[in-house]
This record gives sequence, C-alpha cells and structure tokens, in this order.
Amino acid sequence: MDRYNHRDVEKKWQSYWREHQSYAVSDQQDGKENYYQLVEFPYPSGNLHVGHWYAFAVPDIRARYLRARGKNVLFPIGFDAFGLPAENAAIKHGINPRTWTYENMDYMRTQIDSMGTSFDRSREVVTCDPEYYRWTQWIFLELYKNNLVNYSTTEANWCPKCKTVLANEQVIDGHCERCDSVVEKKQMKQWQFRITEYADRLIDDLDDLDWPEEIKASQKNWIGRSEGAEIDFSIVGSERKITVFTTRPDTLYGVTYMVLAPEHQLVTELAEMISNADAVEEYKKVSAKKSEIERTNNTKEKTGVRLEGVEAINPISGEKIPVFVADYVLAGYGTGAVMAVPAHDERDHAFARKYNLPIREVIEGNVAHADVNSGVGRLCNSGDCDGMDSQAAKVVLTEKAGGRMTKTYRLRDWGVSRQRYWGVPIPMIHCDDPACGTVPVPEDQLPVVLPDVEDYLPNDEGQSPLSKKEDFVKVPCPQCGKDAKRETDTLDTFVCSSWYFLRYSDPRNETAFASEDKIKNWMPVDHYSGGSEHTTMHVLYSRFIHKALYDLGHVTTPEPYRVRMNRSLILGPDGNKMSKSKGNIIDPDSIVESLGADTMRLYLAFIGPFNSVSAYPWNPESIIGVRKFIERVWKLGAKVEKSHDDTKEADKALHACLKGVTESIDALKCNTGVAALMTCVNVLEKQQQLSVAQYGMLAQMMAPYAPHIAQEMWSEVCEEEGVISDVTWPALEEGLLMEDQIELVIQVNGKVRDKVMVDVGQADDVLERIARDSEKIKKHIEGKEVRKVIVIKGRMVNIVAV
RNA sequence: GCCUCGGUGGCGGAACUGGUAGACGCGUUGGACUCAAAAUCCAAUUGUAGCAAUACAGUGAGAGUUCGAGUCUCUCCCGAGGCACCA
Repeated sequence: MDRYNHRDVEKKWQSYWREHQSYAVSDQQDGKENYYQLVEFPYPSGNLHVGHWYAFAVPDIRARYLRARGKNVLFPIGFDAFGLPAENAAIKHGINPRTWTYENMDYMRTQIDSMGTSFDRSREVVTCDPEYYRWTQWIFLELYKNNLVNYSTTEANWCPKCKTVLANEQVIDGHCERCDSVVEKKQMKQWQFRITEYADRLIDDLDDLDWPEEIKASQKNWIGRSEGAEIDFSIVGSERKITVFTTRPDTLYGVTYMVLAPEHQLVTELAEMISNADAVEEYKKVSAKKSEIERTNNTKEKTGVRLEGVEAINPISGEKIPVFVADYVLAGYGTGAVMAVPAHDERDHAFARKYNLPIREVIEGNVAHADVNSGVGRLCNSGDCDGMDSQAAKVVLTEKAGGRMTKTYRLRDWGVSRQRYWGVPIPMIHCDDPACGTVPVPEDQLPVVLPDVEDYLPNDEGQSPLSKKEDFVKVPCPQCGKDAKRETDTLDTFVCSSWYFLRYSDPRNETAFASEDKIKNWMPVDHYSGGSEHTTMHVLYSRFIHKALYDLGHVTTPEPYRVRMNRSLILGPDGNKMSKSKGNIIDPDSIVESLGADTMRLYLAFIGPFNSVSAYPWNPESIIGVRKFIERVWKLGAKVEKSHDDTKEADKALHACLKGVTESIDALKCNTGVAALMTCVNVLEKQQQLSVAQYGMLAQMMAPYAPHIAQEMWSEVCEEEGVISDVTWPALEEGLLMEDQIELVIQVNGKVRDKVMVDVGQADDVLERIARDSEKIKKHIEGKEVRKVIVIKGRMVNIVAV
C-alpha cells in the first residue's frame, strides 16, 4: 500500500461533498431531533488563522458526530462583514471597502473548504448584504417604535488630529491608535439602545441557564448591579436638593460632608451661592483635562474643592455639613453625588484626613475599608438606632430619611451610532419641522442602501463620510413631505451580530428576518462556542436584542443560547499569543499543504479540552506525531481481508475505543477521544488481519476528527457506500468489554501491596480470602490485628491492620 | 480590593458518583535495521535508594473528614480572566 497522500485524498472528497451538497440541512427530517450547533462567524479579514481553525474544526467534530448519532444538525457559517478594517484599507490604499470585503470572503471560503468542515454553506449569511442588513434596520425600527432607542447627546472619543470619532478599542491608554494624540471627549447627538431597561433580567435569567459560572460571573460584573438607597439632602437657603446613591444607608449618622462630581449639574445651578466660584471653575477645568488619562492610572491621591457658602442638611440628624466637588466621585455612576462616611469608607476617609473633616464611627468595630457592601455589625452614635443590626438599619434609616431603596448599575445604555462609512445606515430621517423631528424610514422603503462614496474620510465635525454624499442625505420627510435629511451615522457592528443566529434558521426569507415557524424549529441555539473576549459584549448584546424581540413576539424563547462556552486559546510555539510582531504565527494553509487538514484537525482536538480556560502552546513536534498516527491508520488498511472473520481482541479494542470516543465528544473533551483512537490502533497493529467491518468501524470513529481519510478508508478500502458522517454511529456492545478475569488490587491500610488476577463475580468473602492468602500481604499483616476489611466489588480489597 | 476559574512528570494533558495517580502523545535514553543517516520498529521513562525483588516519598502549602483524598471541608500561597476612586 502506498504512503498516504493527503493532498489528493482531501481534494477528492472535498469536491465530492461540495458537488453532492452533502452537508445541506433540511428543516425537518423524519424521526430525527433537531440540533443547533453554532460558532461565532468570522470577520472577513482576508485570511484564516489558527484561532479560526480551532473555533471551527472542534465544533465540526461535534456536528459530524451528532449527525452520525441521528440528529438533524444545523451547523452554519457566515461573515460578520461590516467594520473598520475594510474602511481603513479604503482610506489607506484607496480600495473600495465592498470590493475588499467580498474578495476576502471569496478567498476565506476556499480556506474554510480546505478544513473539511461540514458547514451548511447554502445557509450562509453576510451582514453587509442588503438582504441581510435590511432586517438589521428593521430590528432597529422595531426597538425604536417600542421606546427602546434614545437619541441624545453623549460623549464620544474624539481625536483632534485625525478629526474623527474613535471606537473604544481604538483608544490605547488615552491615545489615538493611529496618530497617538491625546483623545478628547466630544459631545455628539447619538443613538443608544436602552439595554439598561433589561439589566435586571439579563442578570436574573442567568440563573436558569446551564452556563459555566465564569461566564455568568463576567456578565454580572459587567452589568454591575448594586443595591442600595437614594436619599435627598436639602441645601440651606435653596429649594434644590442633593440626591445621593448609597449602599450603606445604615451609616447615615456618620455622614460628615458631601461630594459632588465636578460635572454635576448642581455645581452650575448653585453658582450664585458659591463664594469661591473661581476656584471651583478652575478645579472643574483641571479635572476635565485629566479625566481621560490620569484619572484611570493615577495615584489615589484625592483632590477637591469646598463649595464655600453651600451647606447641606443631614436628613436624619438635621446637622449642617459642608459640600465639596471632587473627581473621586464619578458623574456617570449613581447620581454623581455621594454622602461621605469617612469612618467606614476608605476613599472618604482619605479625603477627610486630607481636608481635616470630622470622622465619626457609627458601626461598632467596623473601621474604614473598601468592602462597604458587607455591612455587618451594630450601630452606635446613631440616636435611637444604637445597637440595631446593620442590615435592618438600612431599611429603617432609609425610610426615616425619606429615601427609597433602589438599584444602580455599572452598565450604560448601548451607544450604537458610528460616524463611519462601512456599516448599516441607521434608518432615520431628520425633519426640520419640530412637529416631525426624527422620523423612522417607513418599512416599505427598507433597506436604506449604503451608497458608494468617493471619499471615506469623515468631515471636520467628525460626521460620517455619508454626510458628504448629498443625494443620499437629501430626502423628503416621510411624514410631511418637506425636505429632510437622512441620518448619516451607521450602526455599531455588534448590532449586526446580535441576531445573525436567527437568520440562519431562514436565511433567504424576504418578508421577515425569519419566519416564526423556522425560529421555533431551530431556536434556541443548543450549543454556542466562541472566544472569551465576546463574553461581555457580543453575548450580552445579543441576549438583550433577543429578549427585546421576545417581548415584541418575534421570537419564541427569552434566551437565545441554551449552552454557551468559551473555547481555549492556541498560543505560538514560544508560549506567547500569536502575533506578527512576535513572529510566532503558524500558517494553517502551509500545515494543510504539508501535513493535511485531517492532521491539523486531529492535532487541535488532541491538544487539550476545548472548553477550558487554558491556553495551549503550538507544538510543532507534537503535530508530526499526529501525522504519524494518520499514517499508521492508513497502513492498517493493508491488513484488511475480505474473507477474514472478526477477531475478539480487535473487536474488544474497537468497542473500548467507541466508548471513549463517544464519551469524549459528548463532553467536548475531544482530546481523550483521540487518545482512545490511538490506544485502539496500538492494538489493531498487533493483529495479523482485520475484517472489512473492523476497519470500517475504525473509519467511522475517525470520521468526526479526520473526515477525509475516514471517507477514503470507508469508500476505497472497505468499498462501502455513502458519506461517512451520515452513516449511523456504531452501537456499543458492552458484552465485548466484559472480562473473564480482573486484576484485584489488595491494599493494607490503604497502600497497594499486591495485585492478583481473579475470576470476575466472586463473593466478597472469597475475595477477602484471596487477599489474606497472598504471600506479600501476609508479610504486611504479620503480627498485627486485622481491624477491618473493605471489599470493593470487582476491584479491590483493603485490609486495615494495626 | 471584589467576583470566577485553575495549580498533577521535562512538556500538552488522563484519572467515572472518593477506590491501582501519571492514560494517550511529545520529548529523552537504550536497542534493532543501515556503510551511514533519515524513516520505521522494539524497550525504558515521577523522584530517591537498590543488580533486583522491593521500600520510601509524591498531584501548590498546611490542617481536617475517611479504611482510603488529585477528587470532599477549612486556612493560606501562586497563576489566569472579569470588574474597580462604582459610593
């Protein structure tokens, strides 16, 4: 038999599968249960890297396996095709982003084919196709009509040199990624999705999901719910009040001053009362400047300025207390104002020491520390609440102070406006007539098609390049018919990827983003794997969109993903993350060329559990070992004899392997499945001959991992019919795994002292007799008193002797 | 600081509901084949001592529960990830 030629074999079967559309999935198949296995769709960067391979190949193993186990498996792929790199290429090299993107996708499709994945390519979705983004726009309008979209002035990252708005990921340590100038904040009118409306449900509904704790915890941290109270403090000589948020209303008696964030409205509103207005203005300026860089990585030195002439009243004690501005209080969190309790809060403590403010202990023995949420202890110096339990006091004192229990979140509303060209046009129209204002594009005018432009640079005000395209901007108002202007911002690409998994269920639907039938048929996703970097953004955003669609009756479940897991990471051979600058990139194409796609797949499966938090360094020697294994499997083909009867030893090895492979793929620990295959092959190699059935069974078990060689073994060596991944998975014959004899482990005081072969199924007292009769054991229990004997059926005897 | 997940040979990793720690692979060492090398095959490979049988130690550290702990409980150390002047 010839040396295994992966180049010919892989090409041959890839074109066979393509021509026969072997992996197209129908919505229903008789007697088969539907299963939806999802992987994150790639950005069409132009090249598939090892990370993509890992992300696609291992779930493909699972998809193929599940198909063989009789499931009707939806395993789709597409492209997350809008986004910055295309636009950067356009600006830098003058290439049309559309051309760039579509050419990249063409090339990446051939790369994906070279992996031997079983993706259903007929269901491909591409987010920059108008047929797709028409529905992205439709979803935007649905949210808008149902009061889930805001249009308001918010801060954007602004690079004064590039004159452009930057996404958060383009801001590196407060500097512009491209030109390194210091990034400023610019106030712009922008669109936001009201994800904060869903904050509680996004946390609480996690309880019902069977997800790894780590992912749930990340989402909860990101949302950052904090329970406490809002309390109003009146101001001496003013109608206005300072409202604070606190998690520790039980410490109200310990409030000795108050702090407003420099950006707080009251600082301006109380201007006429403030006698040191100049100093306050100066402080505001200084902190605004340092907000971007210093505030994040500064020392914890607290600064602030007292508002001279302003005094607040502690609602519980009636005491008059001073008010400060200080930038250790953030405008964007809570109410932007705090009641300071220096005795029980580290930051307030530091500030009070610096400015000589009174520190009054109100919780016994509970000194200032950051863990303000713990709140255990008893009250003191708190009037008639002395001795009260901290937890109980929270409710009592909040009520007494006229406050209300409330919750605050770290999560902000989701700003979806991007002042960019290569994205989904936001389907809104601005009419000058105040009676109209912002008007949604009527549904029958969707999609708002992204026009071609000549110039991809934003204008000097930082508006999208679309704003320069007059025939795009100018449009009659859908309400009054007068001249109006189109919105020129485009949508954050996370909006596009927040619903793509729904489109896979019904990808060519022209009357809805997907029909209710199809959604019901496939959703929720049974298994979703992806990168941990998407835990807080993409996964959270898509859960929100899905919940909103659920509330509006467009989808049938409140959650989109039954199981979500994060895949592990493949590092470069040097143990670092693969990167051009480190020169440690492994190019999958050249591995496919030299060792074959099957080798690559098997290697990635073998490297370690798919869903662990670990990162695995690429080992060039180890992958050659995997290739050798493939050669050995192929060589076994020479032992196949048509007339040969199945031998017991080979069958036993095959069924032990079947058990191992089955269990390992079920748990997505494909590494132990590969180990089982190797163990099996080690035994098969010792056989003189193998039957067709035996080699065929090996081919079937190889098929999820290494579909090409498996198909070749199946079709060419065994001369069997059909696509191997569709052939029913072999049934386990437990009987074959039964042994006549077992190795009985004999312990004395928990230490292994002897091992003897004994017939299976013997009674406990017989096993104990055998143990006591062992010469080695006798030596160990000689002269000792046997206190107890534990017999574990069919496994071991432990003699306790003192 | 808070939350989550981890820590097992030279390396990646196995070990089911507590029951032989180190499966499988890589690497290393020795051997066969060869004029030689590559490839292939065979054998060994947790450490210490011993020719060996074997003995002792051993899953980050320490305690505990148990006949028996990598696995369960507690305390601590280290690493990774998420959040963080968040009131």
